[in-house]
Amino acid sequence: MSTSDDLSDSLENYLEAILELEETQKVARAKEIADRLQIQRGSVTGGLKALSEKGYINYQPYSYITLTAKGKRIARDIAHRHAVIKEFLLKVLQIDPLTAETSACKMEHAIDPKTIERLVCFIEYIFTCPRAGQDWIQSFLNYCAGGNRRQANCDQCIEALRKNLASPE
Amino acid sequence: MSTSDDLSDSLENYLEAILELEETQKVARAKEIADRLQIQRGSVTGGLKALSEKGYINYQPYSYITLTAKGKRIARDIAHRHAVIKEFLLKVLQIDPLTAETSACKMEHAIDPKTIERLVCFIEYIFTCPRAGQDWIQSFLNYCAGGNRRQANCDQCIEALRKNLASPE
DNA sequence: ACTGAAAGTTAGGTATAGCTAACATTCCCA
DNA sequence: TGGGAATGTTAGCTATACCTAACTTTCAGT
Repeated sequence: MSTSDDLSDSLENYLEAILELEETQKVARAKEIADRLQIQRGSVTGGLKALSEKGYINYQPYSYITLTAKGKRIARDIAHRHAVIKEFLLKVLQIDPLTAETSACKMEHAIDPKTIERLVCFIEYIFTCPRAGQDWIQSFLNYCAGGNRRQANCDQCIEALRKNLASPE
Repeated sequence: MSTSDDLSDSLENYLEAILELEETQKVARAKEIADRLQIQRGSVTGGLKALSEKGYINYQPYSYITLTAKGKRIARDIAHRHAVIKEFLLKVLQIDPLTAETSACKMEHAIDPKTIERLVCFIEYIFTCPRAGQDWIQSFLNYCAGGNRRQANCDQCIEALRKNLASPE
């Protein structure tokens, strides 16, 4: 489901921008799309025409822009991909926010639907299963940073886990 | 380090292909690059000229192609990105091999160096830390599939973990 | 209601990256 | 050793996606 194809990375970015503008200002205007995508006003018109022809947006020259039902469905899917990737990078891999945002912007166009849904599930699993969780991620960071195996005392770690599960603080 | 930029996704694909051909046949030929990238012979020449001008390959018309030192460094980096992403998709997220390969091919151009190295570390951590590991991934799959929480008995799971760590089978 | 600034469009240009078809080169082997 | 098949190159075309500069439309404030 979703991911209608016939959309380039560039056009996906337009849809994503338009969705955000719709949500914050009711409606999208070419100028704001240009600002958000960091391209020139003149470049936007072409993109809008393409999206309009493909049925993703309602577009009349000189007027505001809104997403069609189809456009909204796809735009939400793209935003979802973006959010999931960013969450994984931030909360699991503990990548810094700026890099996470930049990477998410690029990876959202490359990842396939199956993988996104699996990733959603994986993040949920990590923060649900007591064998993983926040403290486990913290240990991961130590593991990364040190190259060392700081928490090399696995028995101790698991004993603590057992106790904590019996009587959580 | 690495990731010299001034390389489009397309040119990165050429480098990756040339590296593989060098490794399997000593040297790369335009025809085989075309086959591997699934483009026409005529399209390859342009790509080779671009790579040559940028100093990534040794290229003389009508002759074979090899990577320069710079080209080899970048090509190896791309191959590394590909391999790491594929391994994560396959071994951690348990994505099917075909999707994993296709996704890795696209994501390798979108992911940044920090994230790749963090991912390497994460995979290693998962298969090193006894709180994660193969059985934990298996439980993840159940968690995904069921939507249910099959292994809801966390006490039991952690008890088993403790025992197994004391005396591994 | 007019007007000027802001916003939008158009036209023409660049660069990338592919295509096909015609032409050139290489090289194998008869 | 000469000719043809395979390989490589060129030229000209397409499409995307951006740019700038000139032009048009809109609209808010006087």
